Amino acid sequence: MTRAQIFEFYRRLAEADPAPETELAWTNPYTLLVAVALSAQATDAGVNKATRALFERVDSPAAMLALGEEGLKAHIKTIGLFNTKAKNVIAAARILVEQHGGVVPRDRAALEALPGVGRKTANVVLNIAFGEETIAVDTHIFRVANRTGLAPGKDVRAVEDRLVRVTPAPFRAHAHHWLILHGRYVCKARRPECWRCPVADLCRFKPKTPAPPAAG
DNA sequence: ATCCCGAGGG
DNA sequence: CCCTCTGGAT
Repeated sequence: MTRAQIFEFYRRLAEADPAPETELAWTNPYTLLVAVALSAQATDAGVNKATRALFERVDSPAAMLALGEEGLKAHIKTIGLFNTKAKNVIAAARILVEQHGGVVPRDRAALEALPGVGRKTANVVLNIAFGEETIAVDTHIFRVANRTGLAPGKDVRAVEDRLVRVTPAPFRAHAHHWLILHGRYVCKARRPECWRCPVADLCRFKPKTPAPPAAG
């Protein structure tokens, strides 16, 4: 591909909706925040299924308070950690109504002060809902960055900063999505499949069982 | 049977 | 640092 074609390729990817069923979550800062906060230890399909009906009725902190904790639990029973998540989402809705006029604040400290919202969720909301130049370092990115030596260290802030510095614009977001997928499907937490890793020769991580299974 | 995963608490 | 929460994946 020519350079112009590569730009066009990524431009189209950026404009495409990767998950039509979560359209509301992507365009509404509040439902986006809730969807991301619910996503830990749950499959994407599970969160999509559980939140589709929820977000048809509940698309604001005030509506979430009206639904109530038991009502919310009924929607998210099928995803992991629903008890803790329901409690946190209701408590966060109360703070949003009482302290932020019922809207999601464009402010890192205010976001991270919400129950159930940590650095990763705050970074996703700041980037997707508000266009801030943040990246969300999830466990996949963190693991790949550490194993390879691309961005070693246990300090998430330092890993974020280094990844931003070593990844060239304008495809920074694409590169980080690639890290997530690579960590999920190749550089896995359990049984990493180094034999089919495209950057194994550049990587310092040498697990004890780097060979493929005997039969497929 | 054990690990995953993000946030929070001890 | 350690641990807990949970359904799903392995």
